[in-house]
Amino acid sequence: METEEQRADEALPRYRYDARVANEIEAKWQDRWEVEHTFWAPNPDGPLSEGFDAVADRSKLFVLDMFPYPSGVGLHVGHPLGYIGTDVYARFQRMSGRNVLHAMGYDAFGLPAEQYVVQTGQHPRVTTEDNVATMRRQLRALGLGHDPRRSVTTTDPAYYRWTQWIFLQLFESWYDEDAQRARPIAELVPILEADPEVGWAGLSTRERRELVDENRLAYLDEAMVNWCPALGTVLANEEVTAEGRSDRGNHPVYRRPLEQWKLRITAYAERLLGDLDLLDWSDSIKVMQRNWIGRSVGAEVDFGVEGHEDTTITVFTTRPDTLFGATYMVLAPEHPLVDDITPAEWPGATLGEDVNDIPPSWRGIFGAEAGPAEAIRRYREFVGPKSDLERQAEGREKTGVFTGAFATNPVNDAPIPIFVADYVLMGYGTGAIMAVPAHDERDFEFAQEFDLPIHVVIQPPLAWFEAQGADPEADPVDWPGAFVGDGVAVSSSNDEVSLDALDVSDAKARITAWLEANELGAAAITYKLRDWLFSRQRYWGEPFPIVYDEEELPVALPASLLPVELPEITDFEPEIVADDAESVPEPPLARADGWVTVELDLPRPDWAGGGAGPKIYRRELNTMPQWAGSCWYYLRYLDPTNENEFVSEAAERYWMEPGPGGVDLYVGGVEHAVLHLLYARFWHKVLFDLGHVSTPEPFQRLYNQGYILAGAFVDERGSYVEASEVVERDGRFFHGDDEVRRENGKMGKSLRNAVAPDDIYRDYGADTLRLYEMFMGPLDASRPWNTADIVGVHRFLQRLWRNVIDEVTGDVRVTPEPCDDETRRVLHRTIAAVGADMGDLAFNTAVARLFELNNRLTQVVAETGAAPEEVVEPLVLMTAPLAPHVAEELWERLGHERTLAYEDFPQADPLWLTVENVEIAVQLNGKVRARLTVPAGLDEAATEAAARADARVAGLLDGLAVRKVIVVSGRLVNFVVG
RNA sequence: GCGAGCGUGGCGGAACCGGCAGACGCGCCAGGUUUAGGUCCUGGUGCCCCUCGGGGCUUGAGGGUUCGAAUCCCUCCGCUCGCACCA
Repeated sequence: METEEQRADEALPRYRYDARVANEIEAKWQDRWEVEHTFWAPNPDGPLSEGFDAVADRSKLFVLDMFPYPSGVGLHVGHPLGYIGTDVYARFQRMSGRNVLHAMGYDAFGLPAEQYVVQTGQHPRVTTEDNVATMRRQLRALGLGHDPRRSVTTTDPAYYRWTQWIFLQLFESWYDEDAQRARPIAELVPILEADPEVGWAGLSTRERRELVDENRLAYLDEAMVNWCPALGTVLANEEVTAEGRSDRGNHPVYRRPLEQWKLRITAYAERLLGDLDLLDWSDSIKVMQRNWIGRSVGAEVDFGVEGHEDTTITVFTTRPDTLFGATYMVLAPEHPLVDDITPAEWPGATLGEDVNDIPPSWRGIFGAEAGPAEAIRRYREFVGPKSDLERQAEGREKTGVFTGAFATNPVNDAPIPIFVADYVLMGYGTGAIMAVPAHDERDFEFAQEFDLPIHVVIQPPLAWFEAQGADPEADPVDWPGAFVGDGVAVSSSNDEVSLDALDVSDAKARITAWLEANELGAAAITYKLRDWLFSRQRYWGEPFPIVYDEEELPVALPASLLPVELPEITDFEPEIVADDAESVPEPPLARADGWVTVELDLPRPDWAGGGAGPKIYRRELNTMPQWAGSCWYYLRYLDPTNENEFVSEAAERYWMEPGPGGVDLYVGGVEHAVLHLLYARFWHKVLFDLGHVSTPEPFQRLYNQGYILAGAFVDERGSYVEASEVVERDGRFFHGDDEVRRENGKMGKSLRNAVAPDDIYRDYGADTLRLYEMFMGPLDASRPWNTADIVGVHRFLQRLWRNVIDEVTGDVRVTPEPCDDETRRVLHRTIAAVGADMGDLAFNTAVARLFELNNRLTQVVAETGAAPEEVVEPLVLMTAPLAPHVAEELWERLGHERTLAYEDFPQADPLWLTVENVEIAVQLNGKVRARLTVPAGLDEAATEAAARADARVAGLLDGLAVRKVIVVSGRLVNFVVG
């Protein structure tokens, strides 16, 4: 970069807008905005209400970014893309008369900080604070107009106190299915008391507590975790390799059941699905959420089990119309009824006297002469430790074992063999299916593998056989696959009901009605969505506000005891325990001496035995997942210093209403399309049901910004080389002497193609970086970074500056003289277009319009020697949201004392939006043959007449029969000739 | 495999509701300023023909609807993302 000496040597103009001038201006204005509280957004009352009177007549606008995890490695230019976008939008709206809230916080709990501790021994709080400070500095250099008073950090006890408080709201409520909303636990007890089936009066205190606990929105349940004894820690799915070993160290990982907190998000499945219709989100995100929730409509059907009169197995199916075609049943390996129904011996009577008459494959992949129980035990051992990842890696090869038991099909009393197989998942539906191999792809494959019968109950159309290349007369065993399409039911009748000749939807309705009438089943809806596993065996997360009493039942701490602060521990190293399948995971908090147990005098409701007096309690040792803090941070921005409430009602109503979603614009990456957005919506709905927030949804408009991509270079060994060291020669790329191959990928550390914002500030300034990122392409598209392109936007700022400031003297050179009419028209067209584009987040085209206006202004300056104020001032104001520092500087030099942040965004004068003449196209049969200029506003007849009157057009039409004329006023005339 | 989205000059991209394709920027070409290069300024620049008048072609490929298609419909090809035994 150039120095003062070079500048002097080369005699560059002293006052040219370059990196040095830009950096001076940027530092100056960032300081002034801070000192003058420029971006403080006033609340209607309370501690943050200073200045509200001045904006009381404005309507509010809440602009939100997905807040970052403050990692230690620093930003690259891809990170702030969305933040710049929201800042431009917020600044534009502020100039358009809105009271804009825009703030930034930090999502600072989580795994990386904890792993860093293990490497360095530094407390995660220290590294987290360092990282937050670094990130604040880097973001400040971008000139983002945030209200600094509202910045929250999820690891701050004053913040996570309220995360814990919200958890207590979940713990202290239940979901009323009839009312379809959450209600306080206190309202559940009278209902249980009044229900004769519950027999409340006869229950012990412990039984009552257990019954209530089962109904809470936050409840304890056994869940599978990835436990790695060698590392002494539980791992996330992403940390487990396809081979079922730890990513770090390659140690064995065991799937173990562990008592875990879960949140009852499934109760909200229907509302989370339905309320998507209220939101201005992209269809693709809505589709992803809908798929994740995974609603399926069908029926539950009860099957009897031969020899077990008291046992029924309930299956879920979306195809009850194929019930007559069920030829076997499958239970998930973990299904609780498997052990009950498994006989001691392989059945002889039904399939022959000899064990060997049972097909060997039915006895399991490891064989088991000893009997079905042993075969199932071996199969479970084979299936048990596998993670979901492994199951995927194995593909879809079907495995399973015959249980030796038979179910009875309720429609025809036919006995069908019951298998266990891992293609049936315990977590979905009832964990059991009726298998209809003729009409289900997976059942068909399994039936082929195990030689099970295939009964056709939906007649495939001939076209299907033709498309499949199959013989319509063939045995279905020889079909290439199952027929899953629509068709007419066949072979589906008993004495009471017949589905034959009905189409699929009529058959579903009829059989479901019959099942309901005979109490053999019922219509049912299931969801893929599971309850949210909310415990983590980690240190660096929010502690639960929960203790356990002598009965090992959970007791909520009262809100007055919040926050439950993370205890100091000295040793963050996970404890290595025996490297075997039996050892039990223990969270790091177990090592917090003096914290694990606590003496408290906790109140207790009468139904749970009344006041217990001072007692020793054991604390919950798990912590909350990283998602917890990010579920509600947007609400804390509204009232960040409130010590009595998580947010005051007045602040919440002011910024969130009218809804249905309160945040007017939420910008972030698609990677949070499902989990974060679903979890946050869920918490918001619980808070809504309990009356703590006033809108049913948190985020009205969601916008996903794209990624910044960049060239990445791979050497012949297949590893990435530092992209900044690669040079291009004749269209080939070299790293040193080695030729390397170019790829395009997301900018980041792993592809070694990160570009540091500091380098761009140094060479061009922050305004240039902002403008470039907004100009590269539409905000929602991913686009490749190209440092060479930056000069284009830098030149724009330089020309804008030069049009106002004399580069040699530094004097302002504007004139109060009016500009010419054509320039004025360009100005007003630009104002109209830029305003519309900014409202639509179409910043790339807004920038292009500003370029055009500035190019026009450059011409005017060249011709007249001075820039008309009439053009310069609106141009500076329109540039301000995009490049605020240089705009503020020019505004000040133009003689304005106050920041332009609250100046009115220019308004187009309709008078100057009209044009006198327009050029229209004249087409023959749709092809442009001539252009001509006509007065604007001509009607169709006059336009046609004008076209015909044109000598050139007349020549074209000469001797041709015009069959039809299409005229679009102000655009074109199309002669259809024969 | 299923679902969603996207294919426009050498490059990033623009084009409202079906109405002049290629705005704006980079790059490139020519000229000016400069001792030179760079910076900066001015002009040109989709491709192919051309007798310099103009003509032809062009939005992944092919087909269709229409007076008219980058835009709507169908088939195919390519790329990106999401889900992945969900009964």
